[in-house]
Amino acid sequence: MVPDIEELLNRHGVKPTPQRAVITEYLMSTHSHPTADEVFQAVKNRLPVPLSRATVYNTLNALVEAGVIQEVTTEAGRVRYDANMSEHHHFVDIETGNVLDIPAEQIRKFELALGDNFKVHHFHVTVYGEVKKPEQ
Amino acid sequence: MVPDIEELLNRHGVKPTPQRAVITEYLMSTHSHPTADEVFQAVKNRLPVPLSRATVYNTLNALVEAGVIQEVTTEAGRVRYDANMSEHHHFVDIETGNVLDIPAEQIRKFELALGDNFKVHHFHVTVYGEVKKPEQ
DNA sequence: ATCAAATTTAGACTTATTCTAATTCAATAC
DNA sequence: GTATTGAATTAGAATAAGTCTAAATTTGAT
Repeated sequence: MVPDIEELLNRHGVKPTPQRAVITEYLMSTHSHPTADEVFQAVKNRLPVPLSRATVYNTLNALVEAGVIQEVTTEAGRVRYDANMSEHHHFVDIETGNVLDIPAEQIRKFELALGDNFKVHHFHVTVYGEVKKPEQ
Repeated sequence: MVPDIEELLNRHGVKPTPQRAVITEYLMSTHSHPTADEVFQAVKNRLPVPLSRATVYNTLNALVEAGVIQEVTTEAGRVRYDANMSEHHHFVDIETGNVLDIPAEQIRKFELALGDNFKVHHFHVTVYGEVKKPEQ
C-alpha cells in the first residue's frame, strides 16, 4: 500500500484498506473521469483477493462523502469520478464524450446577478465543444 | 389536443399523437424539472387509454432529439427534463434539491481562457446554494 | 490469543431504462 | 368507404447501474 495514499485516507477519516487504497490510487493516476464500472474493471486484478462491485460502490461513496474525490455529471444519467479536488470545471468533447478539467483560473470575470434571495455556495461550469486536432 | 402544442410538435418534425401532446403539454406547464417517472405519474390518467412507460421514454427521447425539450443533469445519476428552451442555466437548492432556472442574462461577464485548441459550442452553469426564505 | 466492530464478499434485489413482439392507429391509395 | 402500409403504442421481458443483505473475513484493541 502506497504510504501517501494511506496518509491521505487517514487524513480524511477513511480507514485505509487494500481495496480502498487501490481504488484511490487508480483514481489519482488518471484524468479520464471513469465510471464506477470502469474503476471496477481497472482495479479488480490488482488485489490478491476477488473484488466485489459492492466494495467499489461503497468505496466510491465513502470517498465522495469524505471529500477525497468528487462525482462528475456531464452526461445524462452517467456518474463519473474525479480525484482532482482543486477548484475546476469541465470541458466535454462533444465528438468523443471525453471530459477534460478546466482549472478555475481559466474562467475569468464570472459574475452572477441573482438577487438577494439566493445565497451561492459554489458553481460548476460545463463547457461543450470540440478539441482541435494538432496539425500534422 | 391543444392546437399550440400540435403546431409546436409539427414545427419540430414530431408527429403529434395524443400521448406526445399530453407529455409535452405537461412539461410546458411546469418548472419543476421532472424525472421520466414523474412525467409518467403526472400524465398517465390524462389519456383515455393506458399509457406505457416505454411511450414516455420514447417520447422524451424524441422531444430531446427534436429540440423541443432538454435533459438537465444537476445531480448524479438522475435525468430531469425541461421544456424551457431559452438560453438558461440552473440553480440547485442544496437543501431541497429543487432546480430553478437562471436566465442567461443573469450571468454577466463570463469569460473563458481556454486557448486555441478548444472550440466552444456552448456552456452550462450549475449554481449550488440556498434560497433565502422570505421574512415572516 | 480473544473479542468486537468494521469491512468485504457473492449474490439477491431494486430502480431506471431499453428492447421486443404483438397490437392499434392513421394516412393514403384505390 | 375499405384495404394496405408504416408508424406509434402497448405490456412485459431484458438489461444496466446501484443498493442491500447475510455470511465470512479482517482489523484493532485488549
